[in-house]
Amino acid sequence: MDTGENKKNDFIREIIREDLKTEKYGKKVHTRFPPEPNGYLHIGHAKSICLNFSIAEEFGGRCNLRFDDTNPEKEEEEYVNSIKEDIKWLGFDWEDREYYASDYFEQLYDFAVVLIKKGKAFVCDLTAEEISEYRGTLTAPGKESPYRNRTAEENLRLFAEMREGKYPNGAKVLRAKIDMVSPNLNMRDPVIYRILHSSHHRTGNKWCIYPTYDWAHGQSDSIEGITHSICTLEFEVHRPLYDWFIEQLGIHHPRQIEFARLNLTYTVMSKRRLLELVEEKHVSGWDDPRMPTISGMRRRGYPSEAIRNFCSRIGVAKTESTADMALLEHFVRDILNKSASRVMGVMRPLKVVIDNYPEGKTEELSAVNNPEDPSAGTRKILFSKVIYIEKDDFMEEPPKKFYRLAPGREVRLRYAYFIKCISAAKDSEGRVTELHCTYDPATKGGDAPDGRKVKATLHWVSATHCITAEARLYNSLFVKENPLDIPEGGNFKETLNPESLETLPECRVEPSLTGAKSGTVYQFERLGYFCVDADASDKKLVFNRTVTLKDDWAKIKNSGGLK
RNA sequence: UGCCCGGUAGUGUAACGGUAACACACCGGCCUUUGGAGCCGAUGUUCGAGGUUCAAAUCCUCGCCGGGCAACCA
Repeated sequence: MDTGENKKNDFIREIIREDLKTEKYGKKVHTRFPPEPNGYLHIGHAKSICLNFSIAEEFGGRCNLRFDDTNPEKEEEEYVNSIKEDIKWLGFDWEDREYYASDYFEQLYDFAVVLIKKGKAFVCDLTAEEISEYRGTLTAPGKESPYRNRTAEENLRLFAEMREGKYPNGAKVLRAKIDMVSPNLNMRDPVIYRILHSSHHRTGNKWCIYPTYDWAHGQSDSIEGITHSICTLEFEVHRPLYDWFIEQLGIHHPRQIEFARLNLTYTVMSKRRLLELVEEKHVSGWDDPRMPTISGMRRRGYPSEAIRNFCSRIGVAKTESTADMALLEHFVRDILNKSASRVMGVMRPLKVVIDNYPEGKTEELSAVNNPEDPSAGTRKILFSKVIYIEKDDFMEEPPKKFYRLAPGREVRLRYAYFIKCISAAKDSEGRVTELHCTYDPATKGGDAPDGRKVKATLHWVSATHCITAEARLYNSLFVKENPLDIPEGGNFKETLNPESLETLPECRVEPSLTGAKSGTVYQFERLGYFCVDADASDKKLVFNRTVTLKDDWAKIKNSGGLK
């Protein structure tokens, strides 16, 4: 990769270019993506993944995957597997650089010993509550722990005993000795080791003391030779602490750069809240297609390329911001429009009998698979006397801008014929149950030789040939643009959208979909993109609506712009 | 009441002392065998007040507004 001609010009790349110019780290760029394996990755992580891997690629460097697994109580192997799968699916490759903070536990321990020997760390017997009290507040200075001046020898002995398991959880901690009156609370003698008699997903029971994130993170970056440690804004106030550790230890000093995390309209983006939705069964799991997780989006049918394009387009800055879900959907449509095969399927079937069409006759018609991609070819579709059309495509008393079928009106059936509506049969409650139409044999294929026009083209399926499928229509998970914008004492779950999932079990789709493979995305013409769900079987097809097509009629209808 | 970081169309980003721009959204039109796609066009932007300068979104000062920081979480 050419390091001199990157078109992207955000503040992070600018800093890196400057460092390259001054050869702060020689000619090297090395980044990393450091997730904690305590939940599934979401679109916010995708932003960070794209950033770190793309930057490495653009500057001819490398990007590591490192699991920040310093808290055995929250971390699980299930999560590391899902994280790896998601990154791969997104299209990035860490090659053989799969690391774990837990790989460095021994080194981190030795670093702590160095600090103790320098008189820069001490074992403290204060309880968690006491430490908190001693820390002071945002406006009041802290005060020093009574254990702060233990000798290095005593600290060394105590720390070793902590490791040996001589003390119960919470009895002692190791703290850095910095400055209890610092205006930056992170510098007020932070805890760097705690006792946790807890089994770790990788080190098992080898350890009963674990480094805190603050102690592990910067040094892990240093050990890996990371040049640019890109992280989110909330770690900005930790930077002086990381710098202090690195300087005390005299080891390689990566440059930390903070950027604003991604927020998206109509969803939440914290692992804690997403976990809550999963555990309380508001969604079917981490990969529920309504979730902003990578696995949810994958299951929903979002192409990874769309996510990458989205992450690229939103850019990176230090301003807290909320990206528009509509932008993400734009990129999803953009990719799918070019790649998805078109098929016909009816969500809410309305039976139509073509009175003047011969009983028992079946015709083969030719349909284009993808007008955006001629190489996708054509396929045969079947037409017969009884068909289904979309309920929404007929109105007995059409308003002014409704172009579709209505009594006496003629429309085109895509790739088939013009049909004209003669009558509508109704049930006892006045609901339309069946339409009777006539067709014009001269319009076969969809063109009228006499040049007459119709205002609408409808999708349809042949009643005798179609197959039944289930469709799951998704709407936003929350009704509020910002689900967290709630009155005092409220809970974000109160803004959950009761209509986020609508299941339609009786859809009729064209027979070419028989045996459609899980994960494949189709465009159901005029409706949207639909992805075959993992729940689909040979017996039953299940589709997730990935995203609707843009729909001018829906806009007119919803804005009340009728008549 | 402390410290740190931010504030550019509705949203997200660009402009690096020299004509405020791009994408999405929105609105209008063209085209159309998907009310899709595509094409064309319109509206609309520098938080405020001072200062420096021939010239400020950009530099300085003071406000205002928003966010973060007081886990043995990350």
